[in-house]
Amino acid sequence: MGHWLLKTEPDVFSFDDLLRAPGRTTGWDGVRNYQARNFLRDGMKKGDLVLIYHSSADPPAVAGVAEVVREGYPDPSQFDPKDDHYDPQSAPAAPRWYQVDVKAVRKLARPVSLPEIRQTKALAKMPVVQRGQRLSVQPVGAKEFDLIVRMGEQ
DNA sequence: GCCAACGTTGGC
DNA sequence: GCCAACGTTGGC
Repeated sequence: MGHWLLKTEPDVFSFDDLLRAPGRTTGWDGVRNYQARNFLRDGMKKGDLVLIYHSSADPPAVAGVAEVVREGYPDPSQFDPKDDHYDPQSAPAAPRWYQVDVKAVRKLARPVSLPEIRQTKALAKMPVVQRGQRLSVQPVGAKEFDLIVRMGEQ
C-alpha cells in the first residue's frame, strides 16, 4: 500500500472541509504541476493512505488522514473557463491534468507541525521539510507515515 | 538548446 | 511583506 502527502491551504480547503464534504470525499482538483500530476495519475492507488497537510498555516501542519477512493481521472476544472484552474491548452481528448478522489479517514487528535517534523530525526528526510520543496503531492515512507500518525494521536 | 525573465509556492 | 527556490515561457 502506498502512502502520500497532499498539501492544501486550509483557508481554501481544510481537513475540516473534507470531513464536512458529502461522503467525507472530494476530488483533489487544481494541481498544475507535472511531477505532482504524474503521482496523481500513475502513482496513487485505491486504498492508499494520505496525510493531509495544511500549508501557509500557522504553523504548517499535518491535520488528518485520508484514503484514496478513486484513482486518477481527468480533472474537470481544466475544461471550465470560469474556473481558476482552467487550462485552455488542455484538450478533452488528451487531458493534461488529473485528480484522485480522497475520503477523510480521521482527524488527528492534534496537528503535527512542520517544526515538530523538522525536529524529529526519523522524519528529517521527508521532502516536506526540505528547503524550497513546493511539490503539492509527495510520496511518504510507511514508517514516516506511521510515526506522524502516532505523534498526532498522542 | 540555452538562459534570462517572470510567476508561483510557501516558510518565515 | 519578504524572499529563496523552483518551474515555465519565450527570444534568440
